Amino acid sequence: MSGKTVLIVDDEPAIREMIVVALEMADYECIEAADALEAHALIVDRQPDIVLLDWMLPGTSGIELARRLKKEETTANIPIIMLTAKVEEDNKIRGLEIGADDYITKPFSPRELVARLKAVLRRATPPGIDDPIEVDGLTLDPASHRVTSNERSLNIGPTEYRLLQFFMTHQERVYTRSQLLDQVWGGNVYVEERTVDVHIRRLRKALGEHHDYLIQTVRGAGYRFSTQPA
Amino acid sequence: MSGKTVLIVDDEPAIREMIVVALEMADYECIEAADALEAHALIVDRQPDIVLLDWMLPGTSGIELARRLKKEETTANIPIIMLTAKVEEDNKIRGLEIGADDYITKPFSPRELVARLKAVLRRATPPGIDDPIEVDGLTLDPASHRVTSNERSLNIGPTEYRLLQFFMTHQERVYTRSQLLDQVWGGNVYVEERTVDVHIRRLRKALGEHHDYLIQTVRGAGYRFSTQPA
DNA sequence: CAAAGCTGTCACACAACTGTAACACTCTGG
DNA sequence: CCAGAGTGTTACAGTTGTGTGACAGCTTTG
Repeated sequence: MSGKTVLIVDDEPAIREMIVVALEMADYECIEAADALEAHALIVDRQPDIVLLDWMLPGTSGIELARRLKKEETTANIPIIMLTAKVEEDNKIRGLEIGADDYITKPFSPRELVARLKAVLRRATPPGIDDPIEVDGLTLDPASHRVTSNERSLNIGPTEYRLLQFFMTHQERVYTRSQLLDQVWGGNVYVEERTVDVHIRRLRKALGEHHDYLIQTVRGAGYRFSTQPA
Repeated sequence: MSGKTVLIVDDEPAIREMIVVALEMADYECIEAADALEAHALIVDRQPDIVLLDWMLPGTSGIELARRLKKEETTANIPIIMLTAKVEEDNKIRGLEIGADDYITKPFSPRELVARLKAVLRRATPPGIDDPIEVDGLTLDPASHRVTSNERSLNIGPTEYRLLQFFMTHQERVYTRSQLLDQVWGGNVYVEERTVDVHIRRLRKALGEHHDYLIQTVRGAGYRFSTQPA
């Protein structure tokens, strides 16, 4: 449930599968891409917490992709671990130069992979990810896992909490029901889209009339968290 | 609804049909042409988001058409994927040289086709497709799906939103009712042309007197979005 | 093991949006 | 100045999209 999303980019399905098994055991959620283009799409689309990126890729090489990711505003702070087949110090240098956060040489043990990954995730955790978020008297405090509306503590369920957290960290932007299912429920769950509506309803109710205006319906598109009244 | 329009140019109806089936499954809208002339007409008329272009065509060859498209201002940035029957590196080189964005050798699987197509469309997407557009105090922000007139958020319906978005990305140009139906409603819908008038009316109303001058009537031709008063 | 809490679905109520037709108005050319 | 065509405007009925409450299955809590 607390599983971060890991994107695995490698052109060999066997290697991907190996990694997936190792990571899922450690409670990470895995998504896969076979080439740089697919990877880029998934990154934009799913916003993984970290990317495992093979050095050699057909078409656009891994290092090229890494460079591009670090250049783009929206993807710049997604940590990257490079996977390289040979021990080449050069590669290491260049990889780290362009912004990769760590690199692992194949072959590696699952244990090692998980360890490195954890380390990078911990280190790379954006400062203040655990800081409370406050909007117009509504506070969500990840540390204490508590939501308050004008000092009054709210009774809020797990799903509503995650939903609210997602919204408060992604304000002023519309998300479709499908995107919300991906982001809040986790990618590979089969749940009716209308379920989102119900949890939105529950969240609004929990927020009370003081703050339910923050969750806005965008007809035909989805929902939006915004401080500006619709 | 989010389906991009794909123009398929191939002289063999069977192949076209195969592609159409594959793409429609993936929620693309397909239009077809059997030769270069027909293709050119459709491109000008319907402005597809991407063109699948057979290498060999009766009359003007595919490569010739591609070259022409890349030379013309209004069609230069429509991505092209070349379809070629044989694996000839030469063709690949020449194809990419003249501006094709990718090429696929027959036979290909529907999966591959869709994947490539997605990739090209993504790559070709102009940077900042999600950036807000602002004209004289009127702002349309795709990310938040919000339209503001001098800071004031407007209440606008889905169709009016799409209509406005189309206009703001295609300013200073007249569009007939028929073209607007194609572009905003989607090609294969049967709707009365007068319906456009009604939605124009609704859009103008929503914009209010500050900004309704932007939507201009061109008698006998259609409508135009222009910052210069009629 | 019972009680309480959560989740996902459903069915129905309600609101917004859509396309059309009908009528009013405006412009154009003769 | 008078058709007639082209466009503006309104009302309305059908359709679609959302809100809402209830409920049964499950999990957690005590």
